[in-house]
Amino acid sequence: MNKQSEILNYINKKLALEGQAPSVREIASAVNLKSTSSVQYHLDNLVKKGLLSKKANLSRSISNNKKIISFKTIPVIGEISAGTPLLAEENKIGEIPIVEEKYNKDLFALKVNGDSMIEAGIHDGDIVVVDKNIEPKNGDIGAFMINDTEATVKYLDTISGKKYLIPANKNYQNYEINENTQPVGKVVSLFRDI
Amino acid sequence: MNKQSEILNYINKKLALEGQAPSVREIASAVNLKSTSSVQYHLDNLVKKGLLSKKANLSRSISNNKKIISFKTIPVIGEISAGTPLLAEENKIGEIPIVEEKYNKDLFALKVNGDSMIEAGIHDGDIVVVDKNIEPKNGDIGAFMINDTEATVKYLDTISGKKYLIPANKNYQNYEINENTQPVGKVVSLFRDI
DNA sequence: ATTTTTCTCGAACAAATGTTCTAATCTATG
DNA sequence: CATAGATTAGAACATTTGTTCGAGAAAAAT
Repeated sequence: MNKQSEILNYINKKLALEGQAPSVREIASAVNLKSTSSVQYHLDNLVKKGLLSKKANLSRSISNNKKIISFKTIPVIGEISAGTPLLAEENKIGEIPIVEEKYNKDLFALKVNGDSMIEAGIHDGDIVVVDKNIEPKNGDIGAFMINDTEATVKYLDTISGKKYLIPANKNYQNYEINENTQPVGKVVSLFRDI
Repeated sequence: MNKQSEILNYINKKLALEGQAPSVREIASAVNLKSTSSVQYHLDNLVKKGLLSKKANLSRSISNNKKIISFKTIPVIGEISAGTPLLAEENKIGEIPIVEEKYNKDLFALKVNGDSMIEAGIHDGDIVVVDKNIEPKNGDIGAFMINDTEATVKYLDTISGKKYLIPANKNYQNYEINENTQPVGKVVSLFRDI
C-alpha cells in the first residue's frame, strides 16, 4: 500500500473510531514519516484528488468527503398500557432507524399483535411504521385506537355506506367503526425479523 | 440561560453541525466570555458533572457523552446484471440502515422479484436482508443464486432425500437443487414500503 | 547515464490552543 | 453590611499544530 492511501486509511479510521481528525504529526508518526512536510505533501495531493478536505490553519480540521447517509430514529410502541396515551414513554419498546429523507416527525412504529392481517403479509410480531400525518383512506392499511386502550392495524373500507376495520384473515370479523374508534395514521412500511 | 448550559449547548451544536469540537477560545467568543480561563472553569464543572469529556492538552478534544444510537448501512441489491457477481457495485440500488448491534459484515439486502413467496408474507418489491454467514437449513428461507445470473428467495427443504427450493405460492413449482444452484445466505429480516 | 518527477527530510516559524495562577468582580445569604 | 462562594478577567506560559522552504534521496522516464 502506498503512503497516500496509507494516510487516507489512517485518517478515515481515526474519524470513524474517535470522531476527531488526527494532527499532521500524529499522521506522520502513524505512517512512519519523519517529517510533517512529507505528510503535507500527501495531504495536498489527497485534497487535490477530492478525497479529503481541510481548513487552513485549523487544527484537526481534516475531513473526508464521504457522503454520510444520515438517519433519524422513531420510537417503537409495544403493548399499550391501559389508559395511557399511545405514544407514552412507558409504551415504548425501542427505536428503529429511518433514512433521513423519509423521516418526518409524525412517524412512529407499532409492534403488531396477532395474525389478523396475515393475508396482507403482516405477521404477528412485525413492526409497522405509521404516519400520523396521513389519514387512512378506503383501501388503506391504517392504525386505529379502540377505546383508548388498544391499537390495531387493519384495512379501512366502506361497505354499504358504513365504515369498517377489515382484517386480512378469514377467521376474523369486520369491525364497524364507532365513536370509540380513532384513526391514528396510515401504515407506510414494515419491518420483520425472521 | 446560565453560562454553563450556554457553553454546553454551543459545544453540542458544534459537534452536531461541524463534527468537530470548538477550541476554548472559540467557546469564549461564542458565549461572550473575555477569558479562556472562565471557559476552563465551566468546562471543569461540566466534566465533573459527567456532561462532557476531554483529553488533557489535546486540541479540540471535547466530546459530549451522548450515547448515540449508531447505525451502519448495508447495500441493497436489485436486478442482477447477467454475468456479474451478486454483490457487484453495478447491481447495487441503495442502502438501508441497520442498528449497529445487528450489523455484521456479511449482511446485504436483496429486492424481491415476484410473488413466489407471498404466502410467507414476502411480497413483490420487498427488501430482504440476507446473512451470508448463515447457511440456510431445511425450513429456512434463504437466498440462492441460480446459474450465476439470478438471485431467488425460497424456502429450503428436503423431500424424499432430495433438496428443493420451495416457493410459498401454490402457483409455483418446487425447484430441485443442482450444481447450478448456490446458497447465498439465510434471510434474516424484511423491509417493505406500503 | 541523464533527466525528470516523485517523495522525504530537517528545520524553522507563526499561529492556534490548553493550562495555570492571581486578582477582581459579582451574587447570594446571614 | 459583611462574608463566603461563585464567576470572570488578565496575563503568562507550555504545547500542539499547520505551514513553508530548501535540500536531498528515491523512483521513474528518457
